[in-house]
Amino acid sequence: MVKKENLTQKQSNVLKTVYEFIADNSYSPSVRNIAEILGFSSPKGVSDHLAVLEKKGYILKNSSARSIRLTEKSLWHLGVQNPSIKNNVDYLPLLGNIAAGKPIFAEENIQEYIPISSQITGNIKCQFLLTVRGDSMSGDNIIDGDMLIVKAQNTAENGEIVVALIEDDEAVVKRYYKREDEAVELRSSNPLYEPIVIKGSLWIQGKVIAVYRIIP
Amino acid sequence: MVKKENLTQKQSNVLKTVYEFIADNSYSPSVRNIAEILGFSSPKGVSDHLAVLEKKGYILKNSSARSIRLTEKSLWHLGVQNPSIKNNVDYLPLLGNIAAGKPIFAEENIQEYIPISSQITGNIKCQFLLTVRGDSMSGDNIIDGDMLIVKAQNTAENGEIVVALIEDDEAVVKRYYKREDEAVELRSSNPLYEPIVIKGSLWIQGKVIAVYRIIP
DNA sequence: TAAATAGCTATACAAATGTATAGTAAAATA
DNA sequence: TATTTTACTATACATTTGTATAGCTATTTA
Repeated sequence: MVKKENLTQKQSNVLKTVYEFIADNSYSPSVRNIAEILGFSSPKGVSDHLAVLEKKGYILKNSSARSIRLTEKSLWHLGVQNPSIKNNVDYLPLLGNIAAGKPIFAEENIQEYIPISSQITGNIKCQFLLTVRGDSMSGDNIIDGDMLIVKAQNTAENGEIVVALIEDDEAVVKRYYKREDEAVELRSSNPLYEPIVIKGSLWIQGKVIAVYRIIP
Repeated sequence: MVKKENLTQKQSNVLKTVYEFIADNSYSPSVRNIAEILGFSSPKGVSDHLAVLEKKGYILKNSSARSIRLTEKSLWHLGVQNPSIKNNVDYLPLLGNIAAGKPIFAEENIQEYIPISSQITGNIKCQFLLTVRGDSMSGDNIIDGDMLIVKAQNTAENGEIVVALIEDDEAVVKRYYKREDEAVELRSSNPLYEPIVIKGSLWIQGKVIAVYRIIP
């Protein structure tokens, strides 16, 4: 699930107002435009909000007038496309070290947003990118440094390649098999690695749908 | 033919400056921004030009600051795309069976155009897509069905993975090595395949820069 | 040839604009 | 519980900004 808690409801409202103004007018609102729309009687309230939004990485501003630009992060937050871009790409967050306990989409996990052709994503939301560490899936020709496109979901079918969190460990990429005794086996495709058998807590984060690799 | 006679050269320059500023900054230039770029010492010169451009239907303005919008007419005049549509994809042709003799980009070779993020292509033109057939490059974890992003070029450095045409055969994907006797070795990365040694005609078509695979 | 238009410079100014100061109140956090 | 953060109001102010006034020259049009 996409975490929106990084912004308060009010901050999110201001961001949404900026988005809608740009979508309608193709240029940025002034501080006082936003204040009027939201019913503020002072420009300072908006100015403060914008400063917070900039600090949190949701907008970019120049010192000049009407120069607010939305970042990919803000578009992700609002769940919309760039108002001025007829989108044939979706921006997927590249997640860093996913560790148990933290929400998977926590801000500190998001390294950057990378545009992926919507022909690949199918415009399905809740997908993310993950960089492979190690060679445990080399039997599936997935190697260290590969980027995975993962569809976020918390269930899996037998044999699917999934991203999962186990106990206090970081995220692992493995093939999922549910045994008859209800335990789950996470199998590496590199025979040098033993299957991981989990009887307790296992959090499936998503299913790998594509692999992308830049040849060095 | 696009009629440009409706604008003078100077007016066209101003329009182009507006276009480029918006393309670079995602917000409109101020009158003084344009004046500085064009080397005017007074804002009035630009202001007059913008008034003419608006009267002639090339731009739209609001009374507020930085609210210039380009019309379709101006985009057509400049021969460009909407500047707010940052081209974040390139459409690369997916080539079918590349055979010797035919031009590689011949229309009958192009199966479809697939949008690839410009973050991957780097906006470098002359790239194409190729679907891998066979397992001869499995040592590089490139397997049957993988899609390759190939940069079209007709030279290669030792060790690079290239797409090449040999004699009357179809295109092959191999690692390129030039020997001291000037012969060229095309090596598979699957040890089951012998290197191909070429002393005669070899047409290098491009260099593989990325791999993309959809997990079945 | 005269008048109009194009293409500027130089200066001025009012309105638009972002932000600062100062303060209040509620909610969240430590 | 004390402190910080959030979320504003009200006013003020320095810049930014678009445009106006006045004037100039070169080119085009009638």
